[in-house]
Amino acid sequence: MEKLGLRERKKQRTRQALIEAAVRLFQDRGYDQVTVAEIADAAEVSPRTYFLHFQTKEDVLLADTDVRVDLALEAIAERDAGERLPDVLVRATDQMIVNAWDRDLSSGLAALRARLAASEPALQARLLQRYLTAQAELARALQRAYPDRLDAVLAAALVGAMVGAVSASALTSLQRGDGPDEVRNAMRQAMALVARSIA
Amino acid sequence: MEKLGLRERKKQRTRQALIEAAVRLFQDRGYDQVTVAEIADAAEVSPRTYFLHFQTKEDVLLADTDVRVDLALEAIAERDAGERLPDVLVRATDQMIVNAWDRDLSSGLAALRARLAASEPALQARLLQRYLTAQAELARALQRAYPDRLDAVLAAALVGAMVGAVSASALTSLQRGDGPDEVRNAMRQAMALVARSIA
DNA sequence: ATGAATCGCTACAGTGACTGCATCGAATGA
DNA sequence: TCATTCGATGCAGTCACTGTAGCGATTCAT
Repeated sequence: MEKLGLRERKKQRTRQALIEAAVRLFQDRGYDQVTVAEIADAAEVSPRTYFLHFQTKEDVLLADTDVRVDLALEAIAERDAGERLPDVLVRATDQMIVNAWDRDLSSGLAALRARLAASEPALQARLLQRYLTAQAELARALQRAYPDRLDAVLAAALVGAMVGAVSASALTSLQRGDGPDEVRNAMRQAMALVARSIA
Repeated sequence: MEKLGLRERKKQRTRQALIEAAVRLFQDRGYDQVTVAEIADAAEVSPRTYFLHFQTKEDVLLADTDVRVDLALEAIAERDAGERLPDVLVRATDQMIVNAWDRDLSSGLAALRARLAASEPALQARLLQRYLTAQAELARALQRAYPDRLDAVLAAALVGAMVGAVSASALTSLQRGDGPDEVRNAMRQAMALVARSIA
């Protein structure tokens, strides 16, 4: 399945080295005490190369989060014929929660992000921007799935409520020092809360 | 009431000149085609002075939005003894919607922001960050108002759902070219939608 | 009214994120 | 084997943003 050529494998290795270097440096010294040049140095590439892999300094901490959105979009696309709107939204949201647990919560990456974002406005901002982009995509997909029940604004409101509730509760849970499982439970409770409002 | 000294009045005039220069330049040429130096030039102050009034290039477009949050916080503080949680949240949210209409929607400022933010990630990000800060404050206030019914995470979920739904629907409405009144109606509908889920 | 303290503004020098461009050399494909 | 592709590099440049020192106009105390 993974038919990657040598060139592509090298590229991924560089990317991974950058991510690991960044996470390590950020953990040790905090976000704004680390320059992109230092990250590149630690990964043994040139500073210019960093920006071939990531658009901004913040992005290295948000690598691979797009995958989550794709999962949710798939969940919407693969709905059963008669499946109810709330059920589809819950299924899509739960996909994202499960993936978040797998990739970011259990490894402590989510906690690191939350900690750094709390003290770094630029990082916080970039993180939220990802959410909004994701929201817009989800809202569009949801509206296409239920064109007779939803217009664009209502779809945006539903998705906005869902993502807003889940992410705010996750952030609050992380900030009070909860462990991965507690955070996930908080997210699921928020999801259920919003799901009720749709029915 | 307005006992402002000469010095303070001059300061406000400078601030206002910066805001107006920025809005005009952004309208004419788009966000990233305008430098802070040019804004300062147009307002006839030094570039350094710009940063005495605004923390970032984006902030000049978000001036005075904190007032809205304060209104909502007041609304929570001034609740009646027996007032229900959903009613308080709706009242607080409506305060923000009304103020948004008064200050930003009717003047077209909100539309400008939405247009610029659509093409400028940094601006979009900063805007969202404001929302999150506001959310956190509101959630804390709400939890203090109903300490027996809400814990921190649930309060965050409620406020997150409300702010998420209202702002997402407003943005979508703005993006499809709706006028001020339509945008406000979209926000109110989203608010009502979320309010139902609490009861 | 006068001297002192405050404070908004300015100039200057610097840091660091990010970009465009020309180039090199290793991988790839014919 | 030769040509093409493409990830990585160096370099020069732009621009957001900051620290610092100083100027001059308001404000305040006497």
